[in-house]
Amino acid sequence: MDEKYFPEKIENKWQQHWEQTKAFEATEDDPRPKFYCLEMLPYPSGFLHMGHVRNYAIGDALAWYKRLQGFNVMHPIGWDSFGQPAEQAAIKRGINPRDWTEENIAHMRGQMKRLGISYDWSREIAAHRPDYYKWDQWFFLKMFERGLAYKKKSPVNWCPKESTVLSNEQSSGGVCWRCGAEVEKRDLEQWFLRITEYAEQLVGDIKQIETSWPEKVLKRQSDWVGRSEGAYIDFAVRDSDRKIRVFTTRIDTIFGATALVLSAEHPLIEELLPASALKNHVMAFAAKVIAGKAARDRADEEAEKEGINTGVLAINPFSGETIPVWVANYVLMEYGSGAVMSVPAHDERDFEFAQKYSLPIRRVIERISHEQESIPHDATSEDQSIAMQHAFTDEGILVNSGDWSGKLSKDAIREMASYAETHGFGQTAVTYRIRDWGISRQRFWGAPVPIIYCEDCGMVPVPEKDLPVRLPERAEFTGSGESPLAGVADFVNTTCPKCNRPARRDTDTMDTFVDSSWYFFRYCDPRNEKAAFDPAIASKWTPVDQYIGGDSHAVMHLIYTRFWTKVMRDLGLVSFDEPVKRLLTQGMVTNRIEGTDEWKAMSKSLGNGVDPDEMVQAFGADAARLFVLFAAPVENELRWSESGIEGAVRFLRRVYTMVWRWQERLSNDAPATANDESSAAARALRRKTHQTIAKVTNDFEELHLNTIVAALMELFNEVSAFEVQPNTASDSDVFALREALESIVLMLAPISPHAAEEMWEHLGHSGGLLNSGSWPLADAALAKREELEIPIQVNGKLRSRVLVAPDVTEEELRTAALNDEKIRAFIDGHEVVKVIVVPQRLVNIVIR
RNA sequence: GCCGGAGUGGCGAAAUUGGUAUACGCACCAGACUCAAAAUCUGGCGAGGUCAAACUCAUGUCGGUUCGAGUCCGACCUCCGGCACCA
Repeated sequence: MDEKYFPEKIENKWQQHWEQTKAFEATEDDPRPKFYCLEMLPYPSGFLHMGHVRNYAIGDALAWYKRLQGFNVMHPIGWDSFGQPAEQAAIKRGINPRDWTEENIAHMRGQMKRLGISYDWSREIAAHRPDYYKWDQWFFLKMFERGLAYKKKSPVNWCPKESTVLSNEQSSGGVCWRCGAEVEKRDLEQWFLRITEYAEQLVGDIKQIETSWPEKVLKRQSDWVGRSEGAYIDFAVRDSDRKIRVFTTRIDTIFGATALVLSAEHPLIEELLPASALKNHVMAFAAKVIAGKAARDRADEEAEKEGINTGVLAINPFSGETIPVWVANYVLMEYGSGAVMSVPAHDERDFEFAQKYSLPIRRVIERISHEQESIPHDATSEDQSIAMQHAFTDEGILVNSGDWSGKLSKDAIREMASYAETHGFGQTAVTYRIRDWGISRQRFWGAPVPIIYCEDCGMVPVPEKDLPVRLPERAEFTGSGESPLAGVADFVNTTCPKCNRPARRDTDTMDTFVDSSWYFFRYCDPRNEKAAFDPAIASKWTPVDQYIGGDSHAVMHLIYTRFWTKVMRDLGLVSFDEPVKRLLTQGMVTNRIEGTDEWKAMSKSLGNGVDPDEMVQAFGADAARLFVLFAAPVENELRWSESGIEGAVRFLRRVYTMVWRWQERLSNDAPATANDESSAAARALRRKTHQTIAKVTNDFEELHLNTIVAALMELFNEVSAFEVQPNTASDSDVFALREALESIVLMLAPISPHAAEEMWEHLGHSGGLLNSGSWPLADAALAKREELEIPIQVNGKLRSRVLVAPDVTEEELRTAALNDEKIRAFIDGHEVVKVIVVPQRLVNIVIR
């Protein structure tokens, strides 16, 4: 009798309906408030995995929720379609990367549609198409004009397996972010984007988003930028007019400096040393360190500290003391000034180094002791013979520091820096760890760098009118390390835009993170042929209201896109600093490795992958999506479970069957309003309905999607327990029931939209949820309880409960508690010391 | 090593400001239906204790604050993630 729940039939029906009615296409002239809901665009590998499904299920839930709330929602999708795998496929199987990519896109688009994700397909974009990468090139030229894109020869991170350069972000930890191969250093001419120019803003603007981005992501970004305040100090060199500049954050420890240490790459080593056997020795040591560095970069363990005394002497500008200059392997040329003052007593690394080479360790900072009445002075800590086990790296109070003794570190840091500044041997400074973004890749499948080299005119940017610089149809994939484009004569050979003589094109392509740094602006105006986007149109949609993706991009994509936005702002294209108002980083989807107890991210190589298509076929897209959202909080790891998804199907089936059973009574002659003679059960159901609406609405705002599903199940359980029959139910019962069921269907729509549409129709509504539906509103009066069950504690232990009216006074509640039979048994014969009454909540009776 | 985050039933997990710990689901057990099974429905399900109750114990460990602690404070243990000589 009951109609069965056939997901396939329902899902096909509504996917067609949505497509035919262009249900999810957003327009700018819609007067309603906008909501830009964005998921990270996928690489078209060919197949969706469950991580994608989770990402899109979350995004789609929010998009639907906002639509039902009356927002004009833009929910676009596209393809991050440049990159290695297409090229690998070309090398291995002789396929054209373009064909491979387009086929993959077609297949994945089908998978997304079968999942019923509510994308606005009219805005679809793909990075590998000339109408997109033209604007990558345009942005590059704008940056080039402003000096934000520049070329330099420098040691770069080289992945030997993939024969290409990687950015610092992509070779974090000394291994390739994609293939895990150990990264080498190579000297190459490379294009860089001056992200360091924006280092301060990348840290400073964090305060604009700190409440709405995960703390974890912001911390990693802030660590990556590595802002550090300190001072440069110049040490004069004895018998020379040269100076050695060091960077320190602890100028207050300068009286404890017992050596200066230069990095092996420091240019002054060569200059300072007179030709001698010692010099040969030092230079040889430096060369050895440089050679060993690349290898050490990828070693897990830190190398043992090694150094050599150069025999050169430097003069401490504060104390006038003469100290030796060393070269050592633990000082980095890339940071600060490539030289440090060594203060063994107050820096762990210097301490370790000093111990190894028996350099003096001089304590100049004392802990501020609370027991100690007087400020410690030089005499008390004169005894340096007390063996130190560790450096004392905290701030404290200065001792043995001449006129500065007795000052607090934090004051001394400020005052000594300004002293150095006024006396011309130093300046306060801020340094950053972040390096410029190397974007040259020796690859075919990317956006060509729009630069031409002319023998007479030098480096000439391609004029804007000549964009895009198109990729050739084919290239030889030699794997030699040189870009495949270099072998395509038609591509390389061109004429100089300035002098019209023969010239050559740059043969590198850009990092694919360039494509993804601004793609969501293109969605706003995806077919614009005159500009990357019309700023007026983009300003209607951006910034992105909600961005959803994995946290693996915390310091790559997400820092690049923040940088890009700031550049676009400076180009006058956008008017804000931060592109994304709110960020959600979803957890991984894991599955058990067969035969073990280990849960690992799904992957082909581990054999623990689950195919979304098979899930949809077996259980339906609605159940798959419901399970994915229900099984864990969005930011947690999600453990795959076949029986979990079966549970999701059961729930949908139960709701569906219930709607079917009641549809005739509900859609034909359901009463329009509740009447006053509602049964207690009907009132209870209405109460639960309105409580659930309030909870679900709040949970959507806070992105607690798993508890939304739980709340809907709870409400449905009450509906199931509501013992009335379609043919005998009173009007007021029917009203309560219809209200509950319609609320469930509406609130289920963001999670399992096909089933919700179908049930909405069965409930007597035509035209689909988006037209006739709207998000239910909670009525606080109806949600209020008629009776409260108040727990009564004796000495903090639960002993009884009493039923009272919700408007009970404190005094009444207190009396009710003390007169409760069970409670009397506990308190008889004891002295009641205190009665704590928490209104509406609980009573605690303290006895002795 | 440093910096984050997290430890709650057999499992995924819930729990406004400190106020009924274990909602919801999975698994499991029992019953109904069935010749039988599956599906479905009903009930049970932290541990100890009891015929049943009462009661006792329980949110990683130990301590503290409080009338009252999963939640706050201190110390420790374990796991996960990030960074790795950044001066």
